[in-house]
Amino acid sequence: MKRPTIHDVAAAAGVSRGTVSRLLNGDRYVSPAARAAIERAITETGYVVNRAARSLVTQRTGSVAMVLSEPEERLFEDPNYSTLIRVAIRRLAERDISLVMMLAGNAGDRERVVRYVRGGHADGVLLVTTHAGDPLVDALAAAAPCVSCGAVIGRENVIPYAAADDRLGGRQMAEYLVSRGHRRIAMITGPMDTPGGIQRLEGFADVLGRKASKRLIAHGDWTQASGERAMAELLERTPDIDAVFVASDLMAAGALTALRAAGRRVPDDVAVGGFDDSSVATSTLPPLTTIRQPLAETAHETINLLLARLDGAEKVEPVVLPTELVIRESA
Amino acid sequence: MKRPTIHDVAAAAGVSRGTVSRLLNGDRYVSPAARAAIERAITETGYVVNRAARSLVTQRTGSVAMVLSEPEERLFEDPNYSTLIRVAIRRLAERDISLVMMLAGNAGDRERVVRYVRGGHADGVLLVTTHAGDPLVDALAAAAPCVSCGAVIGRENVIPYAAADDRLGGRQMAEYLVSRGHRRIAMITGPMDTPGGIQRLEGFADVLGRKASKRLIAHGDWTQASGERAMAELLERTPDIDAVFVASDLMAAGALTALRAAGRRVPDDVAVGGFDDSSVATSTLPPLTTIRQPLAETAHETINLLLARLDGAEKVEPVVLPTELVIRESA
DNA sequence: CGAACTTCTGTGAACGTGCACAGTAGCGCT
DNA sequence: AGCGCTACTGTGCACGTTCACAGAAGTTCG
Repeated sequence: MKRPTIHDVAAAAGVSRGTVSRLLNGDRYVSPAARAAIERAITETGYVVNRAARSLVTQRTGSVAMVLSEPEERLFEDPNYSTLIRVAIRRLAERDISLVMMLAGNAGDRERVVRYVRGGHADGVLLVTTHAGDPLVDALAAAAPCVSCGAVIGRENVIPYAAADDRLGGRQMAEYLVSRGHRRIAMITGPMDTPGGIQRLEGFADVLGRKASKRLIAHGDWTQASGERAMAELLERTPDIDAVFVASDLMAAGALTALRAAGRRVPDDVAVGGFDDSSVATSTLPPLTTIRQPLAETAHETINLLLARLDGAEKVEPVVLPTELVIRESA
Repeated sequence: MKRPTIHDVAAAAGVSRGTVSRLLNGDRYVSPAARAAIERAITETGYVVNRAARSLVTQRTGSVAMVLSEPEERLFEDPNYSTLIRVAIRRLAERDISLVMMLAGNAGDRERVVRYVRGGHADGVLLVTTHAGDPLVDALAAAAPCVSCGAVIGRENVIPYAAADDRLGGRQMAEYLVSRGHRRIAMITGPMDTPGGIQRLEGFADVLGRKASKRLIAHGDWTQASGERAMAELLERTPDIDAVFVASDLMAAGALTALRAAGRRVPDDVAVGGFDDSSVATSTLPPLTTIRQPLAETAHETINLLLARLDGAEKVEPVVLPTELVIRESA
């Protein structure tokens, strides 16, 4: 049983291809009579437009690629991805655009992604966790409209993005810890080639000034294990710290493990501040005082930017959303 | 600057379309000379095949839809999804098949998904967390090769699947708890319209027999909050329980919260067993004794089934993988 | 009454590919 | 020489749609 084509619909409705096509594409200039007949014919035949044929002539595919630059083993470790994926699928589905997932963690994958986009197989690109200096970015930006969830370092003016105000968040947590009377405040940052890594530290330094010395800073890679490692390192290096600001909740969970292993009580001996207000924040013991970043809104804004670019907007402005301190028990 | 077509490549290589096409599709019968010339022409022109044109004639799209039936707000709460998504993208990418994500949590979405697949926009379907009695299943199965990660209840013979041996896992945990001398063992199950919900309880009942009374069973919906609620309910109903088997780590994390709130020590007063051995299991306090299910392997096997069906295999057998007890500190 | 305009409709061409088919050249064998 | 076989190549058609264009029918207006 063959799939019905636009011809079949036209025949059933007693009109021509062209008229059906016009109706399908929301053209005006379709008489009410024709419209009714066609609509009936469509439901009767169960017609669905053939996207391949359509995109052959329109040069558009009706799909968008989500490019995940994280190395594979680390991919999705952070629950924050889920929100973005969910929102992206939903919002795009509303416009009948499908979301194609692509890995770009290694050389082969990157090559594939670039070929895919260059080949015109996606109308737009949604970048996720793209690292500074990644050559992929320019290649993709040259081939299709790109936006990013979170800034792409060094390409802030090339790739529009929506992001939380990481620097503000860093300040908020630092100010809170200071206001609680902590004197030796350490920080575990994210990777220093990501905006979250850099800017949360900047905010921290904004408040702490010279007190944010190198000895009080350790670096993680967003993973829980790296948080644990960095915490252990800090305790060894400067045992007298009384608070630590960890740049993500997941890493903070790791830090808690290290603190526990070292026999430090949280928050009595060492206060711990996280970042994200992700689901982890409430499942740790004690629950994390953290910086809430408006994940869903960020995702929505990112998609708005993407849709705007798909609709032909040449230049769209980045969107930066405020963060908020959430006080629980860890600090 | 127009995108190069197969014509351009053929012209540049001094052969005809047909020969280029044959090379592209791995046909034999391409002379070494032609092959070399074409390959050079391809890299020179930067040619990428136009999938739309190809699928117009082949009636294949080179893409597979991942259908997520979970209601949206609950989607991805369980970190287990990530593994499946990651493996699926990777394995499919190797075959140059792209993964399209589709939501099917509400009526409108389901409609869209069915139209999409009926319209021939995906060569196959990868079902995820499909609930018993979902009419979507039959509609999709009629339209394209379907497989599922985890059995689809009531359609085990229609939709091939790969899954962990949930019943075995249930038995393993129950046996362990019994062997540790616990007498009043409760269980928090998953939703009873999911295989994990049903079969983990079956395994539990296999071991406990008549001791698995209704009063010792509570139901959750896989969410952390539901685990907490169910635990509170159990404590109220039968305060003298000394162990509880929770059908997922995430729910177990919730249960721990409820136990802590009730002043019960884990594992001294009440032992807690989880299921999944997901990332949550190590971040709770105490770390969870749990049943490891081989998530990555399950995902791989699911993709194997899908690929087999895409290659034309009519009937493929389900794959059930063994689980394993992982002893940590909660029991 | 006819021109100009609006609203609607049908038609041919094009998009880029794969496939069936026809055909060629070379070679070995009878 | 003639035949059959293998290895390879080129060509026409079809896939299902959109788009530009031409044109019909009706309406308005000078």
